[in-house]
Amino acid sequence: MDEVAATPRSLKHVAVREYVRSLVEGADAGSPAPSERELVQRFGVARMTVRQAMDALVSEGLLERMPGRGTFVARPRRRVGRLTSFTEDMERRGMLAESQTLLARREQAGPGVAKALGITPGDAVIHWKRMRYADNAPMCIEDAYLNEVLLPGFLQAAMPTSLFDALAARGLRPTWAEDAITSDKANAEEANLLQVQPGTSVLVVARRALAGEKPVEVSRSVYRADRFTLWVQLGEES
Amino acid sequence: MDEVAATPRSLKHVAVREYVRSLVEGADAGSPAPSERELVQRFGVARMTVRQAMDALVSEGLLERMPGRGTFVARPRRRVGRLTSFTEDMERRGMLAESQTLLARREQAGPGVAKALGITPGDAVIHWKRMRYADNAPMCIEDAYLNEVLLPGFLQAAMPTSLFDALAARGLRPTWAEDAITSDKANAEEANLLQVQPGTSVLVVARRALAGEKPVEVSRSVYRADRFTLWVQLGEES
DNA sequence: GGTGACAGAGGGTCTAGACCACCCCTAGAG
DNA sequence: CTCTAGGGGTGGTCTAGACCCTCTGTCACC
Repeated sequence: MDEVAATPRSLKHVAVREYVRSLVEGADAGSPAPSERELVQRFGVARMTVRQAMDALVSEGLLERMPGRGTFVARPRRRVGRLTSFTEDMERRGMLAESQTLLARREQAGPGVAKALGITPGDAVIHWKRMRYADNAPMCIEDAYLNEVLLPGFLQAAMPTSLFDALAARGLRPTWAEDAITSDKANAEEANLLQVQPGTSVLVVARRALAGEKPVEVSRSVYRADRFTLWVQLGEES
Repeated sequence: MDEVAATPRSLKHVAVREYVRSLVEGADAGSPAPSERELVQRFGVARMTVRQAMDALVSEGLLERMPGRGTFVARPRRRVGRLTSFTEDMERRGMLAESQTLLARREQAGPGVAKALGITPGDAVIHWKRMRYADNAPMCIEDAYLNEVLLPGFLQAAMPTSLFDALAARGLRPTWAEDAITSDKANAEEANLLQVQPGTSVLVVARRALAGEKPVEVSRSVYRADRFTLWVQLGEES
């Protein structure tokens, strides 16, 4: 019945799950999925097996069960706190992100940076300071420290526009970030770089980014508050 | 006749699940949970039933299965973008939250508030403006608009310290919030209330909070940046 | 002392039924 | 015409087994 001979494992509940997923993908929210007993017929499996398949899709948030009525495509779940790079963030705002490197060199980690990166003070870090532009106007000063051990030869390679892309290419795209957000006045240097008056209010985001369990980046970004509003979505379940 | 007298709900898989949860709660990560067959013995149920119970805890992220070895308490999963109230937030920081109402009255919604609350301009809203203190010092000015339709008699009741508690009592605890975070300078009134110099940098959080699908609250909170840093955790799980 | 086979225990998959509660629609009663 | 009682379909719960693969510790053998 199934031409799947090359797969060492042909798990029935996986087959059912993926079949239903393919049906459901792209369907409007609220449209019905096949009933469990119908899938039992179609695949010739036990109902418990079908339920195992459907359970997976339900707990994935793709389907929604309604006792007595059926199983339906769930309303797409709202995404909580998506982690995005500056480039992606600007794209989402319909702006073109560009960068200019102000400083890029190997340094020894100070105590604060070392602690945040989970390394020993004095260990090598990459210090990368950039101006970030959106639609050709200054948006942000980003001062980042990267764990040198995880990124051999990083400074030799051509500096990419997107740090996240460069990390992703090494399998180190951050999957987790802790941001501390505060507000401050631009000092003389920041004001000059951001092309605002000294003393202007700026938004400061201190980030610690991890790829899996490994801290990769710690940074301090100073945003022009007149051009940038940080959007955050919060929820209360997994 | 269908009145099931003494058994409101005695679901076996729930019994097993809660039994295991109680065992596991407070246990160190990595410590073993009872084996499935042991639970089958203890509760005298089928193994599928035990698996249903364990599946729930696994997909909840509480347990972790390791084929051939057993089921173990999982490392607590990092929480992404938890939605908390001011009171809870201050508690987490080890500070005592207090409030002082500056204004509490019924108003007609303006266009911006109406749009955010999903109602018609001119509809009744509750306008509640409060000073928020942490450890007896000013922390924040919170200016909130609530959907009056959802909260009948809200102004008549004694104003609680925690808005979230009051909403929770009506089954309207926000489950979702969209925050727009920016930075500004305190104007004369804000500076006076927050007891800072006019022109000081403040952190401004504009929030739209929903309970399920219903927008309940829209607010603008002005925080003293010298006392308050906003913490946000971001992830990228699907 | 090292080592490999083996048994026991653990989770993973799957069956072929059963009965329940619930929802909705419809046909018959009024 | 309205209202209500069924009936059929749905998911929810549960059983009592079966066989599979993987892991780990033990114990006899070298």
